[in-house]
Amino acid sequence: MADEQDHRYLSLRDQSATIPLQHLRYAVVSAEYGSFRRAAEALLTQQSTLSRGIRELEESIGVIVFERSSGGVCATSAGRDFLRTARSILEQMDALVTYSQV
Amino acid sequence: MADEQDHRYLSLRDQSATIPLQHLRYAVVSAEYGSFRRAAEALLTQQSTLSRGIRELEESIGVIVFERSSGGVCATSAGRDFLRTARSILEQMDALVTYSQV
DNA sequence: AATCGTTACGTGATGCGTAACGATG
DNA sequence: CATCGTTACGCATCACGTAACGATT
Repeated sequence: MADEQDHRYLSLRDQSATIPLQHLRYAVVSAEYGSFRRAAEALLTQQSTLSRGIRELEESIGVIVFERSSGGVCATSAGRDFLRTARSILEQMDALVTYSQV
Repeated sequence: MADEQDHRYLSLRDQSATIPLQHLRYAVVSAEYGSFRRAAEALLTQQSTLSRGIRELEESIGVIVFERSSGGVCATSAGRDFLRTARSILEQMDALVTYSQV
């Protein structure tokens, strides 16, 4: 019960886990603001929700994306790589929804 | 109540709707198999679940992705464009989860 | 002591499975 | 008439909001 990783994202059996896109957005916006609280405001949600979301995200990929402090958050170097792909995914998803087709 | 579109995917207020990645996978695999039933089998889920998922997906983007028939399904031309981006998104997500970083 | 992030807890929403139905070759 | 897709219904799960807590400057 210590370092156990609960597989929250394994919706399908063994064929590729997925991270909720909302969690990706949480991370991207948090990086932009350097703050969970600000990001939560911007996304019209609760900071507890955002905090949990990012925690789950980090557990699922086994990478710490943000360095926490009382002054806010800052992306780690591994986190920066993660965020680049996350942005790309979100952009493609936006295109998919907005234009119906690329 | 006729041609109303229920905004199932608008999880955030107005800042970009998202399509559950699972629904993207439903569509991609269905296209590969040419059949909802087969795709559901392959994805270890129910064909009713898959059918609903794709229906919701199509309503959310306002595009019919599949042509249904008693013999199975076939992607429309608009659907093919959609599926190309969907595959790309899923690939990037897999990379994100598998390698933790790109 | 004020601000920021974390955690606990209860509830409302919703996605899913079971099952019945419709349609088409 | 057999096979495939659709729809109805009920339930279990889970994500969220409220609220209390810990820590750092």
